[in-house]
Amino acid sequence: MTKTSKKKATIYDLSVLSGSSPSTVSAVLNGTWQKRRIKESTAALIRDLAETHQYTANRQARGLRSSRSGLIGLLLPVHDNRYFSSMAQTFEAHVRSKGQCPIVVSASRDPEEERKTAETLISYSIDELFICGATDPDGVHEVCETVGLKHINIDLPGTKVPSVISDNYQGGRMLTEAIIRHFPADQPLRPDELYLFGGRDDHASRERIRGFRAVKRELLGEDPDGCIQPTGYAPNNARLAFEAFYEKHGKLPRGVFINSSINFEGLLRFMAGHPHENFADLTVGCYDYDPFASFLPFPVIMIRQDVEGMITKAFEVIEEGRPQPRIHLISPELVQPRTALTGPLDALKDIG
Amino acid sequence: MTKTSKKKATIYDLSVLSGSSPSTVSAVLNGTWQKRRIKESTAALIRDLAETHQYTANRQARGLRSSRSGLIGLLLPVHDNRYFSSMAQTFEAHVRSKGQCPIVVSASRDPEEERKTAETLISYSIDELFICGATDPDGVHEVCETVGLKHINIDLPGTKVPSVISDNYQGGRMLTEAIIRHFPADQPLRPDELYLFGGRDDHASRERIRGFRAVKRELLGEDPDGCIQPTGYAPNNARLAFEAFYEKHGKLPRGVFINSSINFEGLLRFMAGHPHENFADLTVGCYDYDPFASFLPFPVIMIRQDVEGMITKAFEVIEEGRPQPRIHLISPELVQPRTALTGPLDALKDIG
DNA sequence: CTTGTTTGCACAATCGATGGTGCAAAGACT
DNA sequence: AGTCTTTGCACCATCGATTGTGCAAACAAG
Repeated sequence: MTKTSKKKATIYDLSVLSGSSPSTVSAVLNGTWQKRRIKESTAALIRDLAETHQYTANRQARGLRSSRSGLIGLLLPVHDNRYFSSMAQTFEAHVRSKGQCPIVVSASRDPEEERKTAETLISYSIDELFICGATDPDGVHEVCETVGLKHINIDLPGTKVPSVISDNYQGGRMLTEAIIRHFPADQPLRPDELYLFGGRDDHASRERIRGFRAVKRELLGEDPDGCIQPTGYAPNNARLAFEAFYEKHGKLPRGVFINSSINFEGLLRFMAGHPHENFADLTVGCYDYDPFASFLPFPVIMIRQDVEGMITKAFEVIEEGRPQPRIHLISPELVQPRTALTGPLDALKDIG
Repeated sequence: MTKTSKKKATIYDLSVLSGSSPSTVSAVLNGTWQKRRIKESTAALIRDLAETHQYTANRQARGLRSSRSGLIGLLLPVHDNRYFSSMAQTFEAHVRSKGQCPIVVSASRDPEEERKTAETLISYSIDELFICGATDPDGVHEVCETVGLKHINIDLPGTKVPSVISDNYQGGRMLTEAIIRHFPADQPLRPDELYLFGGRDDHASRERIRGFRAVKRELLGEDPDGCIQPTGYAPNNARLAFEAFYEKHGKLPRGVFINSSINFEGLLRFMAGHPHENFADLTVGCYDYDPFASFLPFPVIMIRQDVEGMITKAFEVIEEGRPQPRIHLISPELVQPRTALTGPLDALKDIG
């Protein structure tokens, strides 16, 4: 093994080896050499040396000097959720295709944590920040703003910079209508048989609930307040709500609108403790898509949010010079029961 | 707003404001000030200024000087998979608790991509790298080794550094046995009725298959080679395998061992095109856990790998000075049908 | 052969933090 | 008062890359 090992080559090493100055080496290797009128032969020599010595630039040094890092951040509530992890997957692909490095971090839906996490990312001089599903997007905005960091909201809107979000009102309407229409005309759903569980007081939940209530009134004529059960996002709280309902009525509602797949897990936990027959006449609509959920023993109608569309839009908007803080709505898609959609994973090569 | 805005405060700013030298400011703010015999009052003053001016250290500068970045990397095959995303979630919590910054990146199971991704992370001077589910762990090892970067394998073993992996042989045995025993004694499974689908020629698949075959021979006395269908990880390949089987036999096997939840999605795709009755007598064992899958209309026995245990072990091992390249096996857990387990998400606060 | 222009590159400052070294002032001791 | 310690901090080189500027050599024009 040559002296290559253990210590990475720097432009100074290559400078000695090539007989050129460090600045020349730098220029050659970062592509600005034409502008600096470096001879093609000199450039070729240096590129060659770089190759054989496996030179790669020290990004910390580059970042320090240029105050750019090549890092683009994505702030998520959590990783282990199908929706957000597909956000991460899609985001990563986009960032990589721009030749930059994605850095995905979660902040547990905690406003304080969100801000601190953003601060940390900023201390690494990230170039842009995508704020996804943040509980307090404007709080994060503050810390970005003071250092002039480009940022954008996804999934939950803020008021200071553009937001790309799912059309939750429309999605809520679609899903509610689909649930109602799923019941045969001779056994129609009564208003007090259609409940909504999960979500809390965030923009997405509010919009979905608004859509739910509007459609319910339009199609069923009525919408008792008690049918809305915003239990938060924790699966166990949702479970408790189902348990409570069951205690009181001896059964579940025939129609259930569940605010997210995480809440849906609350229903699963309920199911684990109750026999099959409780679910014979149940139709669920879930505002999230999960292929396994789609094949449960009762009809599950789902909403798939257009993650690819949102990320694409977000990149478009963030590239604009001075984007207005408007909200860009991306339409979600209704998924009928027993449907196995393809996802980003299908793009992977797998030569078995 | 004070002059604080737009540009981050540096130790030089604080140095001017406090009347001390930059090195003093640096020492105070990075905790080495006692060693440098800085007066408590001086330190207090500087801390105060730092506070009011919202100073945070520029990590690129610090990293450049100290050749450490505070970043710890996790290399994943993909994000949008329950197993790997819970890896990410758990990993992140551990790293944060050490006061460092997690950086999670996926490399699509592509050896070339894995190496390039590692190179990129290295160029940011990450301090440690956790290589999870890599197709070619030893390839990644090479690039880590040349720069002296601490690293460890998770989920799929390498031969050069320690590996923390699931006990796939044992898990394969458990799952196979559970499938067989799930059939009533009066309608026992025949050897040619128990198939394995999915996976490819990686260590995990091989071990699971070894466990599968061993138990099959022990309990059913025989194990025709045709019962092993390593279709790779792509859902669609698995689907095609199911379709092919169905074409040939007019039904599915009664017992199916599926190598991963991703492959399981292949079965879902098959199901979407076939009526319910094809699954009346089906029992599935899946080497992965997904709560929704656990409640499908046919019995689904699952294996949950101990992600928390693996990550914890990995951190322990990587802290050791010169760890031997041995393999640490972590036992997975058998999950009976219709079971909704809790996960990392349950730790989140959610005050609805 | 002189003057002007272009080519090709070297020099040196800079980004922000770190840490070894040196040195004045304050205190201890004789 | 003189010497020795200790205290408290400033100075400066350094990490590796970027970039504005300067300048000699090569070449062109007159």
